[in-house]
Amino acid sequence: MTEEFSIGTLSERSGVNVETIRYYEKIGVMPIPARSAAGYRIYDLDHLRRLHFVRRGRELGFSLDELRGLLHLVDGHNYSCGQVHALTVEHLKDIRQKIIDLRRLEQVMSDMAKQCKGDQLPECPIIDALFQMRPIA
Amino acid sequence: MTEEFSIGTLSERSGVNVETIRYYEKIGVMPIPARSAAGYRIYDLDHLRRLHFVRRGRELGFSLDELRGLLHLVDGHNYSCGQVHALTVEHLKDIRQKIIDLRRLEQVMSDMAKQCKGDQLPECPIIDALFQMRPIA
DNA sequence: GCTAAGGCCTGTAGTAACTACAGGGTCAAC
DNA sequence: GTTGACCCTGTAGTTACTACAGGCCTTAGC
Repeated sequence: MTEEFSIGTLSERSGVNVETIRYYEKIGVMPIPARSAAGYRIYDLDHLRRLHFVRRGRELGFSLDELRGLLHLVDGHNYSCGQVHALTVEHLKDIRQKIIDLRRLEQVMSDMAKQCKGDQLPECPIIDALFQMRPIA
Repeated sequence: MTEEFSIGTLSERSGVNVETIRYYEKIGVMPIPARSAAGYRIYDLDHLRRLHFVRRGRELGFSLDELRGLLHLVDGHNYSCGQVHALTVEHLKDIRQKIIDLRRLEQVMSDMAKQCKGDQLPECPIIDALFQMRPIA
């Protein structure tokens, strides 16, 4: 027999907010579920699996649009590993760039903090640095 | 004599979009400027400096709310270096955490990509990995 | 003096990915 | 039978912008 549960239970088990689940349904990331006599949404383990997919994908920084595309491929069983691989590699490139950017940012910020004595005086090298008229990149 | 210029020129010199400058004015990050007879906004070098401050702060990942706070302190000349230092250190902590998160993410993604042969078959370890029911963190 | 191109104006709506109500129905326990 | 927790829909708010629509102003060329 198939296990069935409410949106609240799905929320608990998936770690995804109730309102977020309804939002995912609205934008077509989650399928339209069955309803009870009273109009309550009814979910099963397939929904839970799919929601885990979305959650994990979001944690990995995929946009909902990308995930919808991925799920569409999965739904139609007509994806190739090559397509998915390409998308992943592309995404990996973005992540690496982001890390590089953040590292530079960290450098600038910690340099700023180091120059600052952090006292009660109204002169602050951090403020001065921010007023410098040159971009970081 | 003070140099005066239009919003378009300010935009060019600061690298900040015209619409963004108007937006900054609306939310109180940029001051309400003088107007010409025709109703055009008139800016000077102080505005340019301030806009650079905002731009640089944004590049460093400060929120507009934080920058507004910082500018408010500067405007009143009643900030202490200690306050600014604390804010910076706090922000630095966030950045470092973000770097850690992204590194872990990169690891997971590149592991996934490595396991994937990237061929035309409809079996893909990446998809399988995404369907795993365990969180990353 | 006239016209066309470009810049400027206000105000509204759209973006991503949610979150937070308001106002109401439902269900399970005591 | 009533309290409280849950569910429903629909709308509005969030951040930091961007993109119009519809209209006025300025400037250069003829």
